[in-house]
Amino acid sequence: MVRKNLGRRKVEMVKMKNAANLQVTFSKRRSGLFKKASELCTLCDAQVAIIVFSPSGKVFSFGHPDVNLLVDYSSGRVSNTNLDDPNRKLYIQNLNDRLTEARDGKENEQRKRAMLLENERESSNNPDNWWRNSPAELNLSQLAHMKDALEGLIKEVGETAAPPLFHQTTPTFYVETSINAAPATVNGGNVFTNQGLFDHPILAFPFGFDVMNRIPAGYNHSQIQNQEFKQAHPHHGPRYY
Amino acid sequence: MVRKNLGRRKVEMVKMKNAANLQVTFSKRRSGLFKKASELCTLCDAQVAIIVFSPSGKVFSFGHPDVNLLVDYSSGRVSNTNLDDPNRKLYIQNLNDRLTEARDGKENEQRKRAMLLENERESSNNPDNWWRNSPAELNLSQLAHMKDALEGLIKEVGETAAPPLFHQTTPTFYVETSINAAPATVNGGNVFTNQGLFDHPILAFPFGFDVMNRIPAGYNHSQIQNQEFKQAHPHHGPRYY
DNA sequence: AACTATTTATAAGA
DNA sequence: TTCTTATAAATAGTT
Repeated sequence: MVRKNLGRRKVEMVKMKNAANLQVTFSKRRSGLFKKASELCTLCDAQVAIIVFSPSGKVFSFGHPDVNLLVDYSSGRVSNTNLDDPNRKLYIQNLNDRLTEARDGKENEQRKRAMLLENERESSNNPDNWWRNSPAELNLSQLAHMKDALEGLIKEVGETAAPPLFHQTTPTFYVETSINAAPATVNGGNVFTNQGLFDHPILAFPFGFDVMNRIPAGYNHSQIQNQEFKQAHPHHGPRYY
Repeated sequence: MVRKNLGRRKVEMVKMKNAANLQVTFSKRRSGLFKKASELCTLCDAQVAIIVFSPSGKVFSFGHPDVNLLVDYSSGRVSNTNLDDPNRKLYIQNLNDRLTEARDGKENEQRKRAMLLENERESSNNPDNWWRNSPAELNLSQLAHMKDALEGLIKEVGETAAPPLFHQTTPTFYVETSINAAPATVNGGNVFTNQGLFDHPILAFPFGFDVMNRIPAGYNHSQIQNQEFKQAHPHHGPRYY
C-alpha cells in the first residue's frame, strides 16, 4: 500500500519561487513565530514586540504587554511617570544600570561615545547608514537643547492625540485580525495586522481594529468589537496549555 | 537496560519556577525565535523586527533589514525621501492604499476616525490606556498644525543626530552579542543585545556594539569589532541551509 | 482548512 | 555553559 502523504520535506533556505506556496508558508510561519513569542513571554516572563511586513506589504504585529509601549520604551520616548508597574520596574532597573556605569567613570563613557560617533561618521558611505549623512552637525549640548524643546512638544502633542502604533486593548492575550487570516487566540501577547499605519502618527488613527477580550474561566477568547470592520473570522479557538 | 535520557518532556505553559531553568530556557527559546524570524525573512521575503526584554532587564533585538528602519517606518517617523529601495516600495504601496481608501470616501473615513476617538475616550478608565488620558483636547486641524511643526523639527533634529535604537551595520546577516550569550550567525537578519538603550534617543549613542561582518564564500561570519567592548565570545559557527 | 510523515526545536540530564 | 538524547512541536506537501 502506497503512502498517501509524503509528509514534511526539507526545504532549502532560499526565497521560495512559487508565489502561492510562499503566501501559505508565510502565513503558517508567521503564526508559528507569534506562538513562539507568546510562549517565551509566558514561560520566561519576557516582554516581546514583533513587527512583520509581508512581501505584499501587510503589517502584522505581536506585543506583550504592548508593542507600542515596548517600542516607545526602547526608544526612550516614554517617560517613567507614565509607566505601568512592570515597565517601571524595568525602567528603574535600567536607570540603575546607567547610574552604575556613570559611577564607574563618566569620562570614560564620554570617550566611548565620542569614539562611536567617529566610527559612525566613517561608515557614512554605507547606504544602510543614510540617516548618518547630514549636512549639519550639532554638538551634544546643542542637541540637548533641541532635545528639551522636542521633548516638550512631543509630550504636549503626543499625549493628547498620538495613538499607539498598533491598536491594542488587553495585554496578556492576543488577537490576530486580517481580511484573509483567521484570528487566533493565545496566551501571552497581542497580535494585530494593519495596513493603515502609515499616516503620520500624530494624525493617524489606525483604523479598523478595535478589540474586546472576553476571558471565560480557563482560557482566552477574543473578538473584533467594532462592527464597521468586522470580517468573516472563523475562530481558531483558544490554545490550552 | 535503563534509558540514560528521558528526552524532551512536555512543559506546562506557565511561568517556570526554577530560576536557573528559566534562564536556560529563555536563552534557547530566544535563539529559536530569532532563527524562525530569520527563516521567515529568507524564505518569504518578509521584513521582521523583534525586540525582547529578558526578565532580568536585558534587551535583545532582531531585525531584517534593520530594526530601527522598521520601527521608525511603522511609526511614520521616516520620510519617504530617506527610504532605501525596498522600503520605498513598501512605503509607496501603502501610500497607494491610503489613496484608494481616500477615494472610497473621505467623509466615511473621518466618521470612522471620530468614532474610534470616541471609543478611545470611553476606554480611558482602563489603566492600559493611560496615554489616552489628557487634560487637553485638540481638533484634527489643530493637530495637523502641530504635526507640521513637529515634523519639521523632528526632521531637522532627527536626521542630524538621532542614532538608531539598535546598532546594526549589515543587513542580511546577524550577530548576537551579550556578556553571557555566545554569538550566533544566521542568514536573514541582525541581532543585537544592548542594556544601554535608555538614554533619550536624540542624545543616546547606544554604546558597546559596533560590528564588522566578514562573509567568506558560502557562509556568514561575524565578530565584534570594537575592542573596548569585546568579551569572551565562543563562536557558534555559521548555519548552513 | 485538514491531514500526516518528517523535520526541527528543545527539556532534561550529563 | 555545552553536548547528548529522546520526545514534543512545527510544518511541507497533499487532499
